[in-house]
Amino acid sequence: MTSTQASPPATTGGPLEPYDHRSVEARRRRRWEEAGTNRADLDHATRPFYNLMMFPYPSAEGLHIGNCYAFTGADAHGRYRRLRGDDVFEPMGFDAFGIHSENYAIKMGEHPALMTRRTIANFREQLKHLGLMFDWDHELSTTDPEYYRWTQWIFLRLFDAGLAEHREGAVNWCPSCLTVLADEQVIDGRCERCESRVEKRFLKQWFLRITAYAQQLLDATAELDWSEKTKVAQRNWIGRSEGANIRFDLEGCAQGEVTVFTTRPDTLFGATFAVVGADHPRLLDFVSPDRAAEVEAWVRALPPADAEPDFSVGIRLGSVAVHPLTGARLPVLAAPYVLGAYGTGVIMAVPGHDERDWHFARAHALPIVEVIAGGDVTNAPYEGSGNMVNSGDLDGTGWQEGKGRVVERLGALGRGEAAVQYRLRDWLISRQRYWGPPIPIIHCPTDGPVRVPDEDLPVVLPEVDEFRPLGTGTSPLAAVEEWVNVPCPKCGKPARRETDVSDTFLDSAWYFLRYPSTEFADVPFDRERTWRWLPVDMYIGGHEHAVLHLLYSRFVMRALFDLGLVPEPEPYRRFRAHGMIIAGGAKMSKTKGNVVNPDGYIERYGADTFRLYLLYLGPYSEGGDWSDNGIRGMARFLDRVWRLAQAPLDDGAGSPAQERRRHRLIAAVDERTAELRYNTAISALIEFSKALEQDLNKQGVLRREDVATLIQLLAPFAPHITDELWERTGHPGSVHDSAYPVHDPELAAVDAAVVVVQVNGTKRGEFKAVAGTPLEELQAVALALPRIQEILGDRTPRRLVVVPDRIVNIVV
RNA sequence: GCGCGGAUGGCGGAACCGGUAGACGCGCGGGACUUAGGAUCCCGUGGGGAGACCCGUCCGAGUUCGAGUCUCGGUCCGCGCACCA
Repeated sequence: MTSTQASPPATTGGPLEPYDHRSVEARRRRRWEEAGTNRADLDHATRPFYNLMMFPYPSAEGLHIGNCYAFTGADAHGRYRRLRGDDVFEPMGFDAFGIHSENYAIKMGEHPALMTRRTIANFREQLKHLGLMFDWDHELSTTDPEYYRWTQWIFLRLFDAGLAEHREGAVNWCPSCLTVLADEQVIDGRCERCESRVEKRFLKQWFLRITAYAQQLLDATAELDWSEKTKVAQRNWIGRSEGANIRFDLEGCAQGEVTVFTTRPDTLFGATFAVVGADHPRLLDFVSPDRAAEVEAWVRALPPADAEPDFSVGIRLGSVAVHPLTGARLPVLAAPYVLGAYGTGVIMAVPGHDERDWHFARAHALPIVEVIAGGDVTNAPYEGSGNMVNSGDLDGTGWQEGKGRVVERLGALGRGEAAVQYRLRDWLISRQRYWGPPIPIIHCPTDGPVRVPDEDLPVVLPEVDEFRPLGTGTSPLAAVEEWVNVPCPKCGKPARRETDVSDTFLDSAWYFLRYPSTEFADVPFDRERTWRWLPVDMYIGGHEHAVLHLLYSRFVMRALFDLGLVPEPEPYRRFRAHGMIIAGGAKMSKTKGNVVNPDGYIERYGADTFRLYLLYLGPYSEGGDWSDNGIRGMARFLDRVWRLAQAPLDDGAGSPAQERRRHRLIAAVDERTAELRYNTAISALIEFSKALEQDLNKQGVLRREDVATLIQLLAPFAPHITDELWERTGHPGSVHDSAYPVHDPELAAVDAAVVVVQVNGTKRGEFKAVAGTPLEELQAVALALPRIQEILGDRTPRRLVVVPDRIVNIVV
C-alpha cells in the first residue's frame, strides 16, 4: 500500500472535462489521416501481416450492422497484431459488380454505373466513421476497368490452361432475373435472390473446371488453420464418394451402352431396372423409337422440380439394359428423382437396398430383390450391413468384401472398375446480364472461341442506356452491334464478341491478390509484393461464404500456383468465421422492423462505444443479440476510462499487489484478444477499470503504469478514445504505434488462493492460503477448521483429496 | 434424412486440464447527490428458508472423492447440405 494521503493530490483545478465522443473521434481521425497512421509500408515491412476481411457489396441501403460487426472484429485483430509489432496491411474495397447491384438499379430505374459510384462513396464515408485501420491507398472496386481488366486476365490464364470450357449444359434459368444461375445459387429449386422457381434450360455456357481440382481442394483442407465448421462445409460440398463405374449394354435405343456409378457394387445382383434422369441432356438416345413421341410429350409436361421428391413420376423408355453379370434384361425408365447432371445421369436401381429406388419400384410395380441379408425388403428397403444372398456364387460374402469382389469380376469382363465421384460440379460463370466484366472471348465462325489478346484488355463494358436483361437467353450486350462485331484475333475475318459477362464470384476469387499491388498499372499483382504478402495471414468473414467464395478463391489460387504466378497454393493461412448479430432474438429484417441502423448509434454514442458493444455482446464466433440498453453499459465504461485517465497520476511503483493485478490483466487480455475472444477480454478490462476506480476513491491518485496499460489493452477495441488519452497522459506518438505491454508470468501468477473445503463433495468452508502451500499443510488447516470438526464429529476421514490452491475434499 | 453446433438467473453471456456455477454487461431493488432526471456514484440481486442449511447448468441413467464440463440414451433449438445413387 502507498502511504495514506497527507494532502489531497494535485488536480487539474477546474471541473473534469466531460467525454465528448464527437470532437474526440473527429480529432483522432484527422490526426491519423494527416500522419498516415494507417498506411502500411508494403515494400519494407519486416513482419508483414496481411489482415483481410471480406469486402462488402456496397448496397444502396448503406452499411448494415453485419458489415460493422465483421469489420470491427477483424479490425480489432489487425490492431492487436500491430501493437504486437507486426507490420499490418488492412485494405478495403468494394464488390460492386453483379446481379445484386443490377437488380437494385433496375428497380430504382438508375444506371448501375451511376448508382455504384454513389453507393461506394457513401459506404466509404460510413466505414471511415467506424475507426477502422484501413489503408485507403489500396482501395479497389471490382467495377473499375483497371480491376476487371485483370479479372479478364485471370480468366484467360485459366482458358490457356484448359480450365475454361465453352459447352452446352443443362443450366438453371431464373425466369425473373432472366439469367443463368450457378448450382450454388439455387436454393430448394428457387433463385437465391428473388426466390422464383428455377427452370432447366440447355445453353452454351462458360464453365471453369474446378472439378479438376476436387481432390486437391479436398486433401488440402486438412492443412488449413480454419474453423473446423468451415472445413467440414467445404468437404461436404466437394462430396467425394467411392464406388464403381459399371457398364450395361443397351438394346432398343440409339445408345448402345451406358455407364452407371454406384457406391454399392455389392448390390449389383439386386439391380432390377435402370433409370435415366428426366433432365438428362440426351434422354431421347435412351428411348426406343416407338416410345419417342410419348416420352417427349411426357418431358414437356413435367412439373418444375420440387423440393419434395415424387416417386410416382416416371415413364418406361421401351429400351432394355443387359445386366453385365447375369445377362438379365432390365427395363429402362426415366424419372425426375434421378439427377441428369450427377455422375453419368443414369443409375442402376437396386430397390431392395436403396430407399429411393424402393419407393419408385413400389409406385411402378417393378421387382424388388433382396441381395443383402438382414432386413425384409418387401416391407422396407434394407440399407444396413449383411451377407450377400441371391448373388450366385458370391452368396455368403460380407457386403464390404463383396464390393471388391464384384468390381474384380466386372474388371475381368471389361464391364467396370472402381471409381470416385464428386458432388462438386464445374463452375458455371456465364451470366446473360449487363453489370459484370465481359468474358474476353471472340467467337469466330472458322476458329471457334478465340481468346482476346492480353494487350487488348480490358474488354471494356460498353456504356448503354438499355441495361435490362432481354430475357432471350442473351445478354443486353448482344444489342450493342458496334461493340459486338470485331475481327477475329486469329484470322481477321468478321467475328462476334462473347456477350455474356462473368459471375461476380470470379471478381472476388482473386481480389486479395490485387490489394498489395493496386498502384501497378501493367500487372495484376507485382511479383515481389505478392511473394512478401501472400498468402493472407488472417481472413475473417461470414460463414455464408464458407462454401462458394472460399472454394472458388482456393481454386483460382491453386490454378495460378500451378502456373507459377503465386507463391503458395492456398490463399488464406487462417480463416475465422464470425457469428451473426440478431435483434430481439430474431434475424433482423425490414418486415420484422428490428433492423439496427449503425449510423444512429455512432452518432449518439460514438464509434468506440458502438465497436465495444458489438464485440462485447457475445462470443465473436457466435454473434449475439443486440440490445438498445446494452450499449449504454459500454458508454458508461468509456466514461469511466475517460475519468480515470484524467485523474492525478503517480509515477511511483505502487504496491506489489497492484503490479500483480496489472500483470494478470495483461496476461488475460492478451490471450483472449489473440484468440478473438473479445467479449471476455473486454470484461477483464471493465473489471480492471472498476478496481482503478476504487483506488482513486481511496487514494485520490492512480498509478500512471496502470492507466497506460488500460489504454493500450483497450486500444484495439476503442481506437479513438485510447489514442486521445494516450496523448493526454503525456505519451508521444499514437497509442497504435506503441508496444503492447508484456506480462511477467511470475507476477501474473496467482499469489493467494482461496481453498475450498468440502465434505463428501459439498462445500463446508474455505480458507485463504499462500499459493503453492504444500498439500499436507492444506489438509491440516482444513481439518482444523472448527466448522469442519463439528461436521466430522467422531468420524475419521476415509480419504482426503487435495488439489493445490483449490480444494480439500474430505471423504467420510 | 445426413452433417455440424447449441441448451447455464428476468435477458445477453462467463467458467483453464473435471475442482467455490452464474465473471462481466443489461434489467431490477435499495441508497447517496440533486429543483429534477431516463445523468452520475455506492450497495444488493439464481430459487427457497428467520437460520444452520436445502435445491439449482434441457431430461434420464452412468463414471468419479467431486460433473455445466466426461460416457450412454432421449427431448428441443439453430445452421449447413439435401433425391448425389
